Amino acid sequence: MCSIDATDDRTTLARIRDAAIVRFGEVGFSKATVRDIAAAAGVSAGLVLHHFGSKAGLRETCDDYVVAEFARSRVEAVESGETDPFAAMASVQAEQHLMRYFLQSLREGSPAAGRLFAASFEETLRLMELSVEQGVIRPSDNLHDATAVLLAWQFGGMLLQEHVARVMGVGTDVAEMMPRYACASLEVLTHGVFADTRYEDAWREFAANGEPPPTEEDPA
Amino acid sequence: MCSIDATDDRTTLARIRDAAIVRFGEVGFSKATVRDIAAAAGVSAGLVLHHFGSKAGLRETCDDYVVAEFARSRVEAVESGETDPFAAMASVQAEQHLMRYFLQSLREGSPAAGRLFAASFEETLRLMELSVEQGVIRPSDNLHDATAVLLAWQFGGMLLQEHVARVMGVGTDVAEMMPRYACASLEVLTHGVFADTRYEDAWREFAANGEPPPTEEDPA
DNA sequence: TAGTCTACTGAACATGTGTTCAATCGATGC
DNA sequence: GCATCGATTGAACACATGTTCAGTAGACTA
Repeated sequence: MCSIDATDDRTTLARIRDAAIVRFGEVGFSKATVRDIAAAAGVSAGLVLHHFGSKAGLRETCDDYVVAEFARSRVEAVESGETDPFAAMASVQAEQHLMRYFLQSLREGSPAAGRLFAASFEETLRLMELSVEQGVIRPSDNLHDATAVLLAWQFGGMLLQEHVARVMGVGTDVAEMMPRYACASLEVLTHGVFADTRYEDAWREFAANGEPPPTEEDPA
Repeated sequence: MCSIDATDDRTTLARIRDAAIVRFGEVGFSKATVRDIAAAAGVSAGLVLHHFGSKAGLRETCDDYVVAEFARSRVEAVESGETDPFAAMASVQAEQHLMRYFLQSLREGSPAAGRLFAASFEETLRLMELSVEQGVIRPSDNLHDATAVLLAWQFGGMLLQEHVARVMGVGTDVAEMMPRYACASLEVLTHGVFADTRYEDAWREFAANGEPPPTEEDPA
């Protein structure tokens, strides 16, 4: 029931916080109980409240910590160059519980989710601008909004991982899922899905004239 | 507190079910209370349980109903031709609470979400195949997976609507949000985001050789 | 050594919520 | 008119869970 041992040199506070991050990430804030978290940290429920004031206070601490950890790991990645995809994958693996926490926050709509999404957006936007300069990404006069949409698709895809796996007929683990998902999204992101620009043109005309396009604009 | 009036000719059972669908869609299954739903339907909590056995039973009924309603409205749309975008928009508006219910199910991971996602996938896949035949969608040897990914992006984008709106600097209502979102996604879905096929090529090589691509495969 | 302070516990408390149940009401059939 | 049966209610129950609190132990200080 309790996941600590004698070699755990984290402070009690840190143990509680880490256990909470794991638990919140697994079942979400509302379904995680203070008693569960306390047991996982090897302490009593009273102590959790003693240190963090309330369950909400505990969440705030976790939020701040996760936001800071994400920021830290990105700074590290940038500083170290991080061109090795295996190293990148390993670090993602190490941050798995942080990502789970983030995805749960996104589901439940906590304030931290907004902060993390916004931070992620700023970072991605810079990366996109850089990639445009390097000729990797198509130039666009609408890069800002495109980045927002792509980011939402990326995280949205993660949120719906289970459903995508099911209709694809594979398991939900990354090893099985990733190749199929990556392949399909690469194709879409490289060539688009529309055979020509008719929908885009119709949209442009609509935006200019205030006349609605003659057909639905997104059959996907 | 109670949203019924003398002109409401729905049966009590239907009123409870409809109130539950609205409430589940607003706050999710776990946060919606039987007492709330009962009050909204203008009955006592006891009656809800009398008719549906349990809160879980109520959800099952709602699930079945929503699945059937979505199916019905689509059959109707197909049968009636439904080429008028205004009519389509109006019907979507009328189904707003059903869509909210679906999105909440997606968030909370209810069985109905899986059913609806799968049904939606089958339908979209047929539509995609048709669109390829008509020359609207690019042909692909991977249409099945691409459809799954696009569907996840579409629903995922809806789930994260609030966050997208915030980083775009607009309100979350469709009127403000839709033009920006549609414009950006149309551009991506028409032209892709990558300037060339280097990532796709790298991926192909990886898939063939088992050698990982030299850089990260998705800067978005 | 005495005092104080902090970490920590376990029990108790308060509340929200799903569920049960006896009682009532109203319609329907005999 | 009477009986029966389903719809309906309101109160009570059971349980989970956040929170409080008195009390204990150990460490640190004067």
